[in-house]
Amino acid sequence: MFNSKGVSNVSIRMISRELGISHSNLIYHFKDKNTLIEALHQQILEAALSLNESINKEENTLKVLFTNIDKGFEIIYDYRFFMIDLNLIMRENARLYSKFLEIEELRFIMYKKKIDELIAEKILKPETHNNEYDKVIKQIRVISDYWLSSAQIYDANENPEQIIKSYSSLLKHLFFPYLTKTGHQLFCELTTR
Amino acid sequence: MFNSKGVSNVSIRMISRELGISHSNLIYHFKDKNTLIEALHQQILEAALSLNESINKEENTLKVLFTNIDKGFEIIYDYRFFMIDLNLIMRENARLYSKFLEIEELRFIMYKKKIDELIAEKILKPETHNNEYDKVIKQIRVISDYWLSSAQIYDANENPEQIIKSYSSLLKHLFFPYLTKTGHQLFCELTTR
DNA sequence: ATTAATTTAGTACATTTGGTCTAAAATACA
DNA sequence: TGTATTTTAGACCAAATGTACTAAATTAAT
Repeated sequence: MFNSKGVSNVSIRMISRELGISHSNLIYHFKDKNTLIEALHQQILEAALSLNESINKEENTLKVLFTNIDKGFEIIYDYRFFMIDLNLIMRENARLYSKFLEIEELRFIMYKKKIDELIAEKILKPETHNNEYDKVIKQIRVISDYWLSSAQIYDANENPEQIIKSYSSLLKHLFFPYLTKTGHQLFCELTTR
Repeated sequence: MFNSKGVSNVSIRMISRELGISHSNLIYHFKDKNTLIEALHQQILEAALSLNESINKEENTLKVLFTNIDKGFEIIYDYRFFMIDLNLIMRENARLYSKFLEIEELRFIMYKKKIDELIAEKILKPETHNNEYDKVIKQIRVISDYWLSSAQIYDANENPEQIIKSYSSLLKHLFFPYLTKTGHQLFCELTTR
């Protein structure tokens, strides 16, 4: 219901009606919409965690990064309301907000580390300007946070698989112009298959 | 009120209270929140139009493009609710939705033309892959549509000028790795000043 | 100055919502 | 089996919202 109607258009009472239970019952388990959303967020985190464990870290750095992106996109798609109504949710749930910021910080550090690795492996070009890649990471952040919003507006008629594929491709292509020759070749191998 | 509280948290009655008029009076002029938002959108369009007229087209292509971005960001900042609640608004206003899609199409064409010009002027590198720049334009679209949402979450404590500057810089840097040597030099001249 | 049109305010109503309280039903447990 | 705990439902309430209708006030026009 959150995914299709948007968080602001779904009330506790509507959810309980859909579930066929009384609204008091739903409130008994989740005292309001915010705690319900927190529980759903916990589900997202757990899915992301088990994803992280399942990834084979023996593969090359770029491949690990890209499968991480692909799988991450798949997971969040099922909870797309969370990203589409992100600002609404963050505005009205301080606890979730600070938790989200913490996770974002980790994500930033992870990308920074990965990029350093990729530079060391001569897959990415070294920085020519100061903090050049920091900008790239911020670009990544905006697209990671809002690709689902963008898809809702511009790709309403596409199917989920296509949407996920096209936007994860969009994200990966942020690296594209920074690739070395060998990086370029690897990129092509990873993305055409 | 839309900017600070979010569209969904502001009612016709709250607006009329703030204005010191009766809610029936407000409804007399704008029959509901949607038509009110449409009117505000019209204001945005008019501001954008007069911006377009004011820009000196004698300057070089990149400079025209970049001042366009800067000024555009400044304009939309005043109506940031529109971008932050974009999906909510589009979901609930079919007319505005189709109008928005039309404008987006124009924006896409404009960028395509500009990029072709910049390639011809040897400021941007020619495409090495098929539709490579189409991806860039889509990246531009996501950031253009959602930089204000991102800023609301990650830069809540920054002042407007800094926010506008940092995110317009983020957008411009999408072009950065595609610049030729001369393009690079021009870019630096335009962005450091 | 009188009339017509526009603008404004007030009231009333049905609906929805979040919340609280109480009691019944179901379940677990000893 | 009897008791305690957990779960569920129902009723109730105050607040807010959109909407519709009526009448007064203001403005414009002849």
